Amino acid sequence: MTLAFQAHHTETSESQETEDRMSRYEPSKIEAKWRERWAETNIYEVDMRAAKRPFYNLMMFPYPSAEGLHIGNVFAFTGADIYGRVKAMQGHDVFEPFGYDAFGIHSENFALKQNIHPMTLIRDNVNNFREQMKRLGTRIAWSHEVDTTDPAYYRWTQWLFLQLYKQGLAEKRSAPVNWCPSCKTVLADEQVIAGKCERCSTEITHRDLEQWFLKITDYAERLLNNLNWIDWSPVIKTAQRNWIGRSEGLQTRFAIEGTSESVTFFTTRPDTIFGVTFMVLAPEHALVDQITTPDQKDAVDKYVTEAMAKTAVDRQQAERTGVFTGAYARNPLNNERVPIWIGDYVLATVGTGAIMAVPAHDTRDFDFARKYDLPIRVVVAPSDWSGGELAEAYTDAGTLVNSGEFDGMASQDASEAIVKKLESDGTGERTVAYRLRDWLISRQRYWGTPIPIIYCDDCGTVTVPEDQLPVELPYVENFRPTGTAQAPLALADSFVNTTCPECGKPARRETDVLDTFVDSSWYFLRYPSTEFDERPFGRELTEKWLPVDNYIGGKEHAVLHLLYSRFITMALHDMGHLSFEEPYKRFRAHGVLVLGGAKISKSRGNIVSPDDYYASHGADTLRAYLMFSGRYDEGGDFSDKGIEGVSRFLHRVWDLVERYRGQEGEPQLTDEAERLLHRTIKRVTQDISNLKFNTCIAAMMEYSNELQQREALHVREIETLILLLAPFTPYVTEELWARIDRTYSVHQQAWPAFDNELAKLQEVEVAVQVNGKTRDIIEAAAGSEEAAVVALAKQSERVQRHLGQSEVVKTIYVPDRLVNFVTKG
RNA sequence: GCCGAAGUGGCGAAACUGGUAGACGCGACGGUCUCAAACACCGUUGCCCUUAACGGGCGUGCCGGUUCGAGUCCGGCCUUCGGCACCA
Repeated sequence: MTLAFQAHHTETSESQETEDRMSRYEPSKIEAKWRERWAETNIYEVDMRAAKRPFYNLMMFPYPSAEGLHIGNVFAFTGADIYGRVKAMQGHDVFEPFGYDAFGIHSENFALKQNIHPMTLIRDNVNNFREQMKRLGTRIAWSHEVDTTDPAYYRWTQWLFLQLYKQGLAEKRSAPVNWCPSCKTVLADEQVIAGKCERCSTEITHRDLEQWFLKITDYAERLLNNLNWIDWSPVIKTAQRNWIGRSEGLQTRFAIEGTSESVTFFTTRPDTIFGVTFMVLAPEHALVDQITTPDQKDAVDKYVTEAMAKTAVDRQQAERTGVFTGAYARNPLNNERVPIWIGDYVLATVGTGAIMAVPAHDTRDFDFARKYDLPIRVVVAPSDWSGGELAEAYTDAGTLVNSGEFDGMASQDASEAIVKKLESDGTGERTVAYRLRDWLISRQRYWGTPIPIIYCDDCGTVTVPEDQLPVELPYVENFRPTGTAQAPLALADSFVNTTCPECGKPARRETDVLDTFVDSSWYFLRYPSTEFDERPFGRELTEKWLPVDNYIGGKEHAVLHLLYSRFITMALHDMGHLSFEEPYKRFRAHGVLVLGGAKISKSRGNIVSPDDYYASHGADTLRAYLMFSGRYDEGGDFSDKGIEGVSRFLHRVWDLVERYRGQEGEPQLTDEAERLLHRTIKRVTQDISNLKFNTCIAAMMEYSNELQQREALHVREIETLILLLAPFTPYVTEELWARIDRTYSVHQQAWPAFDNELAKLQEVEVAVQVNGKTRDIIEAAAGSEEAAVVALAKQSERVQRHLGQSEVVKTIYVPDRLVNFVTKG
């Protein structure tokens, strides 16, 4: 990365300019001044109660890392800020808050590495972030700042947990969970990426532990259905649909011979049920111990132990393996005996943790059958099937064979018929299965919100009474994770030992802390209500400001924060705390900035700080450059190669204003100039609403290029240019606004309006084609009659040369765009 | 493997519902200014052929199709990025 420091303002040029009574644009001389003025005059604060046209403009609050804001954050926040600034100029009372998602493994791991206590570390980081955000020139309402590690905030995170608990949506249960051996804590499924820890990329193992879960699966159907109407970027909706993973099928069971038990399983292919030649249970399946025959016990025990020790990645990549349990089940449809195996390709957490194996029609079962020499029976015939053995599993639909009364039916009809039969027998039922699983929220770490639960020998699990919140996170010297299922807080006796709120006897506190995503699942509800100490959010303010009008953030949270916060909002709605069930009216995903093709991160050593650019070019130039150099929703590879172009543009705008100030008298605004003015306003206004900031800036560049050609400038041209630019470059426009003696602040002015009629071109260029090839371009008045334009087109010498002697068989006319002569031959 | 997005000059990128491909900017080249340089400003800049001038051909990842006309629509590939991944 090379920074080009340019001397725009050398000693010589300065003195020359002074003679001309012209000044030079020097960002460093104006930015601090206006930042102070904005703070003194509170222009970005909102009267939350009196606001007439409330508009909640939200950006994703960041994790305040020690490295400070990087260029990717700046890119994201600038776009959101521009949007908020335009809305404000359009007459809305824009509320644009900011905060810090400062609990969590990331902060804690860093604190461990640096050997600084997170309480100290985070405070410093937050201060640094706040300063950098202020320098960026955002219109944040700083009086509503939120910090998830502040007891005044997490008190209400605990309150939220208690409400969920009372509602039966939070429960502690034993389950196989994802364990990160490096972070030494459990993780939610959403935090496991391809079998690895989201934070440190260590391969995940599984443990059976008593853990707290939030029952997000109760809301699976609603979370899915609401996606049909919320106004969100399609990418995110798709990601959520896939994650929820709804599938319809049949749940049924095969009785186990010689016991009263049966194996329950789910299948999306009831049409293949006659092809079952064995069954497979997950090694962790509850029935394994019960049904294993004595002669198979050693083999089974050994296999189970080995499977449990493997990482998720190993279990996925390894060859299919399994062991026979010695037990048999009976297929009720054909009364066949089928052997029951265990195998680690069947996952305990998917469906019922057991499958009917149909090797002929499932690739995984096919491989398994081949390996252990189990029978493969075709029951769904491919269209070209001659009755022989299959070389590989046939997984598509077909015609049923070897399936008794269902022979000859098509797959879909057969599925339907088989489900009906099992339903009427009472041995099966239609079921909807989801891929989504409950949200695991316990963490065996220190740096998080304590779970407000107390265990009493007599009273059992007891909630901390709401008036005793918050359960404060104690300062402990040794906050290192223990590596066992115990959290560091378990070692802090003064924290653990308490009394039971119900019976008063000695009791123990829960020592796990909450997943950070619980903290962030409701922060947008807190922002408008930061003034309240006695409740998480006020009803009136919440009704007035929520749901969020515009939320801009990264796609990386598609199935984490964005799914969790929808769930929490729905649950609070159902408990009567909120009148709405979707938190964000509109969500737009911005792109990700990368550097040299790699994601920006400290570990890659490719952090680019905005500070260097603040110093070399000013915050305005950085903002405008980031917005100009590509699409906001796509992001891309960051390079500062073109920053000089944007810098030049801002200098030109400055010089234009200076020229205007120095000019004598004022010219008439010609009709043509008037039209260009309206056209520019229209382009910028429309592109902003679609977050196409790059083309906005291009339009303003074109406009200023045009103004530069003028002998003299009209006041409306100068004013409009400053106003249009104001959301993008707030400092320099404030300065220029003052320089033309307008009232403070430019950011409180009305957004320029355009007249659609005036924005239209009067003269248009019409392409004249012969057989689809453009041969000439002619000028015509906009809205001309077809006959007139065609006549004009025919007169063109170039067109005539191409027409030659050929006969025109067809003439296409597209008003104001083109004429196409189609000739014969 | 499945789902999603995208492939356009030397580079970042534009292009409304199928209608002048390359706006805007970077870089490069030429010029003005300067003792000189930097800055600034003016001009040229998709590729190829050709001309004194005019002109002509090709061109939006590849192959094909629809259409008077395709960057845009359809079919089939290739590549890149993102997401999910033994989901039964």
